[in-house]
Formats: sequence, structure tokens, C-alpha cells
Amino acid sequence: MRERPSRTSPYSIDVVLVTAMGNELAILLTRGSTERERWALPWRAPQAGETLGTASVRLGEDALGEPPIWTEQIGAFGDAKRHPSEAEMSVAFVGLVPHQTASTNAGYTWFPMRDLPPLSPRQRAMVEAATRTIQGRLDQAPIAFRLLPSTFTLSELQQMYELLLGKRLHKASFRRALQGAWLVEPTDEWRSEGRGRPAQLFRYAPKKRRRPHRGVRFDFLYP
Amino acid sequence: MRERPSRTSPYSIDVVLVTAMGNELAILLTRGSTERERWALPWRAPQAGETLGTASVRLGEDALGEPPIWTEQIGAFGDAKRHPSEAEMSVAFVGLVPHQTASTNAGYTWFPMRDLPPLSPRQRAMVEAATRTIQGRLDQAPIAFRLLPSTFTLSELQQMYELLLGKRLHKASFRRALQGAWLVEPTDEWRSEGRGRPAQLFRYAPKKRRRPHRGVRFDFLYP
DNA sequence: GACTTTAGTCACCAAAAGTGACTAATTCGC
DNA sequence: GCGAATTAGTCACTTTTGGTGACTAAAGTC
Repeated sequence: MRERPSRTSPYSIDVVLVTAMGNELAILLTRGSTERERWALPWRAPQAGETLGTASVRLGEDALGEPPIWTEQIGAFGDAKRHPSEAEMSVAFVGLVPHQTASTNAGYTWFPMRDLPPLSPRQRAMVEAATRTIQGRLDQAPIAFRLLPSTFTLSELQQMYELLLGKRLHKASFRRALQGAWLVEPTDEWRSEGRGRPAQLFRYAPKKRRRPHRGVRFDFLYP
Repeated sequence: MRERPSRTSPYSIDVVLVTAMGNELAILLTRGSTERERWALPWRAPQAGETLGTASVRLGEDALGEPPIWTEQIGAFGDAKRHPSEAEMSVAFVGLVPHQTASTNAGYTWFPMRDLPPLSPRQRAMVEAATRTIQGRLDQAPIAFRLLPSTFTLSELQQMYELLLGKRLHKASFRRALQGAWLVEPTDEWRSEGRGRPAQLFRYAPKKRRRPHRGVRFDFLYP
């Protein structure tokens, strides 16, 4: 990403690295030295012998010292013109970073998602699409678990889901659904955190389960 | 798509055009004159002043004489190497074609999805991803309605959903869900089709509806 | 020890989905 | 014409899932 090819690259690969910081989601930005000091998502030009997926992983490694724990392609963005590169088009990925490993290499900074500096229109669109991708995959991939430490309390897990979904959940309903899905198993550790009853720690340990067997749901959003 | 740029293009834009033919889904292929007579998805190199989305629509127009009634990006494909173009990477779209307009321009042929000729690995991956994209959007966009004529019987609609989902649905459940979603309204026409009671014709006429208000669903697929 | 705070569970109700059986209206075979 | 077959449309019943408030449990605070 640092070295700029002499000729403008036909497309770029960008990554939206997401982590949970406190009660907020945060994404990683860098200040490109050549791009008028503007903040930008990490990106690079495609390199020979490298697939799109491995390029996105390398971007994460360059920024954090280790690869994101989960990545997924968001899509190709070519309609919003402006981009830190002058590439006509960009392929974007989301990557999840557990909070422990959220220390960055020099030149990279976490920004709370609610308060981002100005980005190029195309990268702004990527951040919005990243949120939608995460929310859409939330019940198909262990996204919340990847953002938590390996053991966690059920309240922490619920707070993570609330953060990712952007809405409050009812405690009993959440736990009932969780139990039905056989996704967590209790450890024999408990954690006392200030006042209140200590909470039992759980780990992510999915078990085989009969596929939920549903019919059609017409969840149309528009009138 | 016909004219080949002198230098290999950095990427291509491909489209998976889908229609319903009889009891099967079909996709549109073309036999590129320069690519060893192999069948391929319609594709073209990016052109100046054209966004990705409009390029995919133009591909549909070139093949069918009119644009697909609905398109959506599937994603960028760069990992499977071989492609009719020698582009390193391709951006793929799905497009829906109503059955009435399924007549093709010269050089294009519909193939039933269950029985496709050999395609390049990358385009094969696109076809599989197109199916997943359609199934994933089925309850968020009026995909089934776009593949049917403007009026249809509820049995035809159910058969379309069964085709797209690849599984049988229960008649009463299907209709109950449909009614709850306020998606169709009856016309005063009936159609008698061979034997059996004539069926009432309906049209797609969504009404405003309160958003279904659900909690978390953990539909994890893997053990 | 009374009060507060957080964890964890329970019971009840409402909504949604699964299912088989029923009635209705037509064509087919005779 | 008439019964059998076929397809459409609806109903009633059961099971499952989700929403919700209230309850008990175990810690800290004063």
C-alpha cells in the first residue's frame, strides 16, 4: 500500500477492519502519507500471485502484525468515484479483530464507528456495507464470538450482539435462543466483577444440531 | 464483449442471467468465437464512463434486447484462475429475466441449470454464487414475482418458490405467510387449466406493513 | 442486616409455523 | 348424466418459537 505503482493500478483491494472497543465498534484507519493527509481504510494494489482473499489478509497483517481472525468479501465498488488510489474500482473486505490483539502498527489508528473522520465517498460506502455484511452474517457465522475473548460471560455476549445489531435484546429470550442453538458450553470458572452476583464463564463450543426446518418468510422491507 | 482490447483487460464484468423455463431455472450462455468454442457467461471489459452496475445491465441488453428486470452484484472473483478473458479478476452480477422476454439475440442460448456445459472454473463459481445470492435475497426482494408474468395463480407462485429454494413447501403454510405479508392482491380473473378447479389470478401489489419484530436467531450451519 | 446491583431462571402468553383433512369446482372416462 | 380424479382453496389443530415480567441467587455497599 505504501509503494505507489508508477501507473495507476486498475483496481485496489481495501479492508474494513472491525473490533469492539468498550461499548462501541471501531474501525482501523491509516493516514496515507501521499494522500493529502486524509484518513483512509488500508488498501493496496493487487500483486502478482496473490488472490483477493490473501491480499485482504496481508493488509490486516501489515496493520496489526497478525491476520484478522475472520474475513469476508463485501463486494466491488466502482460507482462512487473518489478513492485514495486513483483506481476506477475497488474490492472491499471486512475483517474482524479480537479486542486483545487490537494494538496497531505505526501509522494506524482505531476510530469509533460513530465518529469517523471524513473518508472518500467510495470508502465511506464500504464502511456502511461492512456493517450490513456483519449484521447479515451474524446468525450464520460466529462473528460475536470472534470479537470476544475465548471465555466470556453471557452478559458480555449479549452486549456484543446488542452492539452489532444496534438494538437491545431481552435477557431471557437471548439465553433461550442461545441454549436452543447449542453454541456455548459452561466452564467451571466464575468471574466476580465489582458488585452483583458473579457470572459463570462460557466458551464457544458449537455442537451438531438438527437444521432448523423453516418454511418461507416474506420479510419484504418495502411497501 | 465482442471486441477484445489489444492488451488484456485488468478485469472483466460478468453476468449470470437467470430465468425460469418450465420446471427449471435456466441461465444464459454464449459461445465466444475466440475462446475455443467454449460456452461462457456473457462478459465484457470495463469501459470508460460506465459503472459496474450499468455494465451488467448493458450485458443483459446485448444478449436479450432489453435490460434484466433486476440485477444485483454477486462479488469479485479472483481466486479461480481460468476465465474466458485473461483478466486476473472478474466482478459478477445476477440478473433476472421474466419468462416472456426470454427470447435471445443470436449467439446466446438458455441452458437448464441442472445441465450446464463445462464452464471455466471462475464462471462455474459465479453460477453457484448466483444461486446462493438469489436464495438469500428471496425474502427481501420480489425475486419470484419478477420471474412470473404480471398475474399468476398462487400455485404458480408456490412452484416458483419451490424451484428457487429447491424444496417443497406446504400449501397452507405458504399461503398463510403470503397473506401475512400483504404481498399479493386478487384480480377478478380466474384461469381454468385442464382439469381441476380453476385458480384465481393474483398480482404483486405489496402494501405497507409493520416490520416483523424479532430477536436473535442463531442459525449456525456448522457443528 | 437492609439495600443495591448483577446473574440466572421461570412461567405465562402471543405469534408463527407444521400439518392433515376438509370443501369447492372443474375435467375425464364411461 | 354421473362418479372418479384432479386441482384450488380453506380450516382447525398442534407444536414451536419469541416477548415479557417477575422471580430467586449471590455478590458488594452502607
